[in-house]
Amino acid sequence: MEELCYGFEQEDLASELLSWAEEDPSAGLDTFPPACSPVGQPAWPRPGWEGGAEADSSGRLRQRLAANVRERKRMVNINSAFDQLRCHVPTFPYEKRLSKIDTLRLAIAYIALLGEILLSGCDPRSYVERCLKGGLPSREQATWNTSDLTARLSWIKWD
DNA sequence: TAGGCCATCTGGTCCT
DNA sequence: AGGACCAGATGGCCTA
Repeated sequence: MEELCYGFEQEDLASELLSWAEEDPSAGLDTFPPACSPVGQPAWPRPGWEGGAEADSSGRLRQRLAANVRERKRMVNINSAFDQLRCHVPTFPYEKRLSKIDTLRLAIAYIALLGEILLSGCDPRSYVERCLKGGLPSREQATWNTSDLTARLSWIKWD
């Protein structure tokens, strides 16, 4: 989505943002960041932000911009971890990308199932199949027994 | 159009 | 002091 707006590395982004703010303060900060603003308008500074030119001269602007870059980079790392996690939970073949909250909930349920399989010592495939058919007494109480997970498990090709 | 999801900005808090 | 982390606010995009 918005990440497509940034075609350069984060480190480059940091220096780009900072240099932009330094290069042409007369251009007004209302148009910041230039061109690639994913939100569209925030503009800089945001409404309610106290500072402006005085903040710039005192270094607050520079620190704020750097903090914004760090925060974006941190969120990129978090989203990367979510992408990795999505690769390890069962999904429907036609399913669009899971949301973050759905990914977390599905992962919790899936981990619970895997743990149960380990404790049972049974063959994973037959264990799941029996569960889905209601053949195991614990099925109704199982912590992984969510409609989200069981529906996806029924789609898995075990061969 | 409303609601869900998301990226970003921002200020506060805690840690090194 | 500066960075990491967090939560609230805001606005854009998409779908039912």
